[in-house]
Amino acid sequence: MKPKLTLKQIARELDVSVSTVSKALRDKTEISEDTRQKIKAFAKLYNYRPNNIALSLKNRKTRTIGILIPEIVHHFYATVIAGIEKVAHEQGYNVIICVSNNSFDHEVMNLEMLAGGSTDGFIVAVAKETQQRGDYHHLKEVIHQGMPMVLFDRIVEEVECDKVIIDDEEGACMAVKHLLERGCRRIGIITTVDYVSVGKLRTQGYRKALESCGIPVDEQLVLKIEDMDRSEEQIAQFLREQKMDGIFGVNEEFSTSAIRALHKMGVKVPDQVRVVSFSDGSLSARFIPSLTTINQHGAEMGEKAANLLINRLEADPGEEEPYKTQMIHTSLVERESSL
Amino acid sequence: MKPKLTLKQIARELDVSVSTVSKALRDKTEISEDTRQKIKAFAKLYNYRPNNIALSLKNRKTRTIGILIPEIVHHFYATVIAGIEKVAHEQGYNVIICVSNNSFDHEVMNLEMLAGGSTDGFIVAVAKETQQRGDYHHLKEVIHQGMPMVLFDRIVEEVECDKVIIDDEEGACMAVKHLLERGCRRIGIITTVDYVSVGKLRTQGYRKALESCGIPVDEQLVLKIEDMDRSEEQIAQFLREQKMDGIFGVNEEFSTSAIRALHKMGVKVPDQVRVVSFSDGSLSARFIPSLTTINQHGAEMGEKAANLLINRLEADPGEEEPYKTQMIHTSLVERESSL
DNA sequence: TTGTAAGCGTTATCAA
DNA sequence: TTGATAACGCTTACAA
Repeated sequence: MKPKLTLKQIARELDVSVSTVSKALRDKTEISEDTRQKIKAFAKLYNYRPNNIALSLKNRKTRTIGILIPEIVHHFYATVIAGIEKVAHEQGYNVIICVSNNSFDHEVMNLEMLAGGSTDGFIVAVAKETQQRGDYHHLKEVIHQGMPMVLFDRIVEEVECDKVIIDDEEGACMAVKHLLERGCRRIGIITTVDYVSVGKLRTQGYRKALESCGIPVDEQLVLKIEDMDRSEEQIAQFLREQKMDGIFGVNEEFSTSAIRALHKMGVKVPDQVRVVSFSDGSLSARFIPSLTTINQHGAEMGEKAANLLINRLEADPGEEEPYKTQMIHTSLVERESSL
Repeated sequence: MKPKLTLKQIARELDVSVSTVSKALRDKTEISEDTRQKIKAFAKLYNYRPNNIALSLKNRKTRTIGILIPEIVHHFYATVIAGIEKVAHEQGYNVIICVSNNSFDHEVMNLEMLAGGSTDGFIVAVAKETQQRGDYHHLKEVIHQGMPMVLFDRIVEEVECDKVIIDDEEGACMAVKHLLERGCRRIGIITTVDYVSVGKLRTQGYRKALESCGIPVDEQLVLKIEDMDRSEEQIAQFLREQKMDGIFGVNEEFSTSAIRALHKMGVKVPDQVRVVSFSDGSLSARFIPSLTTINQHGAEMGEKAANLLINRLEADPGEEEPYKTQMIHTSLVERESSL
């Protein structure tokens, strides 16, 4: 590793003082045109780049936002990130991303690192394992230390900070109502266990939609997937055992697994069973049949989250507002699977 | 933003010197058991966290690896990242990820930021727009400044650094030979324009496989997609106009679009047309029919890249080895689409 | 117009 | 056993 060019070296080389170099490079008029040109030329020639680390230390600001997400293979998170980056770049912030891989330990590690000076604040979706454990001390600690945090998607009620969430219940409700309108009467749901907050809310929306239409919830039609690795077979079994004319999957994985299983059973989608899915991927439009989905507007979510965070970062001390939770509305995209 | 707890404040609070605090917290035996306990208790109570920025400045090392990728919605990149993280964490490095969104400007910006002190080195897959422009000055500059870089996947020949690439040609060759073995004789390829290096190599592999079996390449059967937004219709048209019994898609997107189009035309896969795809996603196993793919071993790629980088980072100055290019081999995963 | 010095948070060296 | 000081690279008040 070659040592990098510093102001000091430039100063020594050109026989001026460090501060002269600093000022010249920042176009201060107090430095004579002459020296300024000389210094800038030299810096350009040797490709001087100011050391952000030193700047951060000096300013006690990094102008960097840290994003911490559970998984990276997620179209939904990708769109959220795009939204965050858009706002961040507009406001002169950089963005770095860390991935917890849904592991509690990774999450803690990454948060520690980011909190250790790399970023001014966080935008976080907590890991599944963290939600399962219910151990949020790392989040609270970091906030307590004065680093602003915005939780999104996989949020935690008991952590006090700004939050942005999808209106999961509303979305699920919309999905199920759509199936009802299409004439489905025995509608099943394939969802996650309840400690995953979004799964829980989507299940609630499912119940609400049915109840609002006077249809009692048949618990036999509620499948909660515990173990993702065994989801395929669980779903297949569920479909074999229960007779349904509509299925609501809380994510694309579950929904496509269901269609696959139905396909194997010789059951036609949408002719015999209609399917609506919550969408977190680009798979929906591509699948055969293409999936009717509840669309999550990830970019909007990212933009809101970034704005919330930047507002905190730039708020004058003392005039902080109370924490907000913003809802992002979903929308129904009709495709082949529910025709 | 609350100011964070520093050594200085602890020192003032406990009426000792900064250096005593520093030493106590790092368990130096020169500090008496007594003071040490006192200081550590205080630090723990108020949740002291050393400022990494200051440490980085002091050590001129961040122990952080920067990854710069074109897109984040990519299963393949996700697996590479996982591989990098594995090795990095084992060696005590952190990882931060930046996304160029395939934009040249984003790539330059992100690289500048990372080069500005946030990381010790890079692992980069260049943006499509960058490959198109052929402008690599930002990469060269950063390397010239002494920051080690490893290019992977979307590499650039003319940039001198370590590289890790998939053996795309071999993989493509394997795919086409598989189709030939299954009896296909009119095999089409759906690929990218040639400035995308992987597309080019895969096209070469396609030609090589055919030629090695004495089958002349029919240029009518080579579809180069220019504009991703119009890929669907281009592919549909291609399939309507050309008669084929085998199709090789250089990515899942192309392959699934093809199957979709065939499905609409009433052509059965694999009965009438067999399909093999290069795989960069989790879609393959899930699709109906599931896709026979050339698997890319992203994790292995990530591990190799991380090892190359860390070797550079920890090499004693003067004893640097010449730059290496490592090949990652692919493997064929047979599924329904080529049965 | 240029330079000196202090400070950001930390650690290493040396002195007390 | 503890503390003062310098240094990492940079900016900025202030002095020259």
